[in-house]
Amino acid sequence: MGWAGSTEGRASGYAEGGGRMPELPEVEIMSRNLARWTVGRRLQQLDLRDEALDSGGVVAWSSQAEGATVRRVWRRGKYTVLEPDGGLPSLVLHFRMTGKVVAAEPSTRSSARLVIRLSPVQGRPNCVVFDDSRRLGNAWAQPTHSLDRWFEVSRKLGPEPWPGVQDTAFWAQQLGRIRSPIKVALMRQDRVAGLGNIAASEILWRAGVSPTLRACALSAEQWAAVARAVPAFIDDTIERESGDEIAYVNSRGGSARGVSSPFFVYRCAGRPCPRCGEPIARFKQSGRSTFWCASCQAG
DNA sequence: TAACTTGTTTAAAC
DNA sequence: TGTTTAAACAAGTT
Repeated sequence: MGWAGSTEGRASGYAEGGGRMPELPEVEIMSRNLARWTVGRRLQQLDLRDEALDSGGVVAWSSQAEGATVRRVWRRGKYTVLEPDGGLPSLVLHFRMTGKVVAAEPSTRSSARLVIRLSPVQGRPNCVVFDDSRRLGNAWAQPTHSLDRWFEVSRKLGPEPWPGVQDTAFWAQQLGRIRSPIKVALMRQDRVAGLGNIAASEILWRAGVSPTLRACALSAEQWAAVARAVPAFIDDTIERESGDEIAYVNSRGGSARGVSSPFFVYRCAGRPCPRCGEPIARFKQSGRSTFWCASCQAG
C-alpha cells in the first residue's frame, strides 16, 4: 500500500534529524524544565504578546496572576499546567507543532507569544518564554480545582499511559473494541492521552504489530507487546531528548545527512529496518504518514 | 509553487 | 445511533 517513492530512502525529501513534535515525552521534558525554572518563584510580570494564543481566559489571567508564586507544574496528555498558589486559576499550555517553553530573553526569540518574568534568583533564569514559530499553540486559564474534570470533559482526554507501566488489560480495555487500525486507535486522545503520530509508528515497530491490524483484532500477546513498547518508547525518548530546549522541526539532529535519526522508523522510509534490514515503508492512514517494517510487523 | 508537516475540531460517510 | 474517515485549519518548510 505504499506509493512511488516510499522506498526511495533519502531521496524522499525528508530532512534528516528533523521532525520531532511535542508529544508526551517532549511535553514531559518541557514540564519538568518549567517546574525547575518556576516553582517557588513569583510571577513578576506576564506579557501576553500574541492574544491569538489565548483560547480562553488568558488575557485576564495575565494580569490577575502577577505577583503569585508558582506552586507546581505538571503534565496531562500533551498539555502542560502551570499552577499558582493562592487558589488562582492555572495556566494550561498546548504546544501543537512548534510550541515550546524555553528559558531565554524574548529578544532572542522571533516568535515569543507569552513572556513570563520571574522574581530574580541567583543562578536561575529570570525569564521564560512560550516560543511558537507557527503560532498554532493554545493557552487557557482554568480554575485549578476543576482541572481534572476540564481535561476529561472539555478536552476529552482518556487516562494516562505513563508513568507506571499499564498492563495488558489496560490496553485491551481502552482500545480493544475500536474497529479502526491500531495505529489510528493509539492516537485517540479520548482513549489514551498523549500518544501522537510519531509515537504510534515507533510503538508498533517495537511491539512487532502491524499498523493495519484492526485494534479489535489484536491478540492478548500483541496487547502485552504494546504494553511493553509504550513505556520503552517514552522512557527512551525522554532520556534521549532531555535538555533545556526541545529540538523541533528546524533542527538537524546531526550536521551530516543520514546521521542518527532519533527514531527507528519514523521518517526512515527506504532505510533498512534496524532489526531485520528490510526497507522501512511508508503509507497514509487517516491522512497521516505511517512508517513500518512489513517484515518485522507481520502480525 | 504546490505539496507536505502536525493535532484538533467539525462535517460527512459508513 | 454510534463509529470511523476525511476535510479544514493554523503557518512554515522544502
